[in-house]
Amino acid sequence: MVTRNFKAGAALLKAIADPYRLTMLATLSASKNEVCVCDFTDAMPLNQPTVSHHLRVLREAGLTTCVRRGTWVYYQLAPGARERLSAVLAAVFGKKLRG
Amino acid sequence: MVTRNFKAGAALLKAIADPYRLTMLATLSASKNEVCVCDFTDAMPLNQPTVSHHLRVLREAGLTTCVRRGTWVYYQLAPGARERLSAVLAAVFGKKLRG
DNA sequence: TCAATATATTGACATCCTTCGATGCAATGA
DNA sequence: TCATTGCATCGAAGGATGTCAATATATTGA
Repeated sequence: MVTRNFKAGAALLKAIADPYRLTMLATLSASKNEVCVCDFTDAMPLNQPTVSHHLRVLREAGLTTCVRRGTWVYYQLAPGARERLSAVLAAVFGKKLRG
Repeated sequence: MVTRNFKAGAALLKAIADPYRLTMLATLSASKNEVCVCDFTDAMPLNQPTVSHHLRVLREAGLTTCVRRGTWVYYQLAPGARERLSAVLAAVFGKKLRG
């Protein structure tokens, strides 16, 4: 029986276990530049406070960073975001295969 | 803006986004043999119905299989469980790096 | 058929999560 | 200073989730 503590890993996974938050991460990962909050509110079927909530969950998990520039706030993938998530899977399933 | 539908991927992640379910997966992944339900109930600070509930979540997500042998039920990692999870990360973050 | 054991299911409760309207705050421009 | 715009926060409603006691189901053995 494995006794390692997976509390932090579970919290990180919970932070991304939502279709809209996965969409946000994929968008940030695919875009060379930062993405404005308004881009999300325009493109997603969610009201602005809900978009703000999902972005906050990702930010508080350390998966994104944000910068205000004028009236706009731009979000970016945090460095190592993908690696931190892969590390959780690696800790659960043993050393990495090829993906 | 990425428009891919991440509903299934989010559901899969949600199925594992719990410390006890990660412990269960890690145990199944580490053990060469199957693991009896009673092993989980003995080793985890959860009552038997709660263990059964978590095992059901993993089973209904297709991440585990189970076999009854006599009075006991033995759980195993489902084939491709890890690959399915890695594929979600790959779909979100782009093609795989090395893990 | 009956008792005992292992597991699953049900029902209930508390807590957390998602969503939204209303409101607040920050920055810009007139 | 004031109106406007972009974003964050608050508070509330409804649904989902984790947990457990009680109960049901299945298998074994007597």
